[in-house]
Amino acid sequence: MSREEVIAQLTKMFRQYGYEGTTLARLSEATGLGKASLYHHFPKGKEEMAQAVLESMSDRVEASILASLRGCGEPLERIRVMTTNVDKLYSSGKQSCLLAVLALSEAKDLFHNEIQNALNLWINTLAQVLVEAGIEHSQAQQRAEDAILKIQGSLILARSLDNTAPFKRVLDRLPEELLQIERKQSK
Amino acid sequence: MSREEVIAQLTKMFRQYGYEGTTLARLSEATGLGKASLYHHFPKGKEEMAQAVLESMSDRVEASILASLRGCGEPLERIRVMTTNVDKLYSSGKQSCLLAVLALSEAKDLFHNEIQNALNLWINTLAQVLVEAGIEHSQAQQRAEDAILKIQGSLILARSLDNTAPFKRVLDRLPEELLQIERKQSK
DNA sequence: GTCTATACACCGATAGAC
DNA sequence: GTCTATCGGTGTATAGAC
Repeated sequence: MSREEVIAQLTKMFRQYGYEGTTLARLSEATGLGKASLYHHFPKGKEEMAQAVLESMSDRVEASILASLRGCGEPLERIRVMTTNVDKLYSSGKQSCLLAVLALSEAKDLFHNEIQNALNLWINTLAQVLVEAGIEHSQAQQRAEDAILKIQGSLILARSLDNTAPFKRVLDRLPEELLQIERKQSK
Repeated sequence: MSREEVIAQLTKMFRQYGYEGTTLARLSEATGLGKASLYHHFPKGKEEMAQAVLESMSDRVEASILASLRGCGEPLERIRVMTTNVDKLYSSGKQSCLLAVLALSEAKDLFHNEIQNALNLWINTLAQVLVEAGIEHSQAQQRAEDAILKIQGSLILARSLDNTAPFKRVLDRLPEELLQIERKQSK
């Protein structure tokens, strides 16, 4: 099993069980490697495994979400590609967000910088697309925050209510919602 | 220290550290009671403590949020009272939602029914207000889900980014947003 | 009702053979 | 690079004195 496949299994466990709930016994079982073998690949132990998982997730987000946002097509089309890839990243709402799981865990502080950077990068990259689409800067920033916040909230609902409908609805509406023309007192 | 004060301390710990991250040693320190004393009050241990915290939280939500939604004033006013009390419940975004924390933990299944019931009750009660305000039923249900989802997502952002601005903004806009007249292709 | 002391399982982590 | 065996520490939970 390659390092990437190992990390994929570790990722599944951390997303499902959280940081504290993911024991080395579980990681060992999921990967088919003994605990000592895991330590061969990640000498600093569980924390290093979670960091590797975070880094791998950042790479996937970069490749599947940020890259498309920074593309050269129409803003609406770029955002649609993003929502498609967001749907894949979270298995249509059936898998939790690793960042949220870690942010709500006791070990939050261990990963705080990585979580903060990842979310800010996503928000800022999305806001930039909105600016290119003619939306005023601070308005673009707020809308980008709103988008990420809705995705996060809908994932919480999906997990809590066993219902992915709100997640799918949020993603479905997101492209048009983000680009709609500003209306006075529109809300 | 009364039972209510004990539960208030337990609540703080579970919200801050999650279920697995909240150890009996921590609960002992926070309450000033020895571990064995905690077992006197909660014979089934940590799980019973978390259930008691959940129940106490349900009572607070019932009294401060649901009761006002079921009140007899104008819908807009009732929703404003709700957002005011939501702001208090989450200390203006500085404290996480207990339901979300538990939902993302390994012990999710232990509390799944309680979490599901609490969220559904909140959503349905809010949707009922919107129906009374003249909004069509399924539209009201969706908007109520959207409201809860935005609150949850903004709390994730608050915790992850150390920034409560999105939370405050979400709450601020919520009353008008929930009651705005339906517009074709408004989004 | 609160305490000290302790049982016992499991945690993360390591040693050392192969 | 993987394993078995095991370490020290800590987790939840209990016994029993006061």
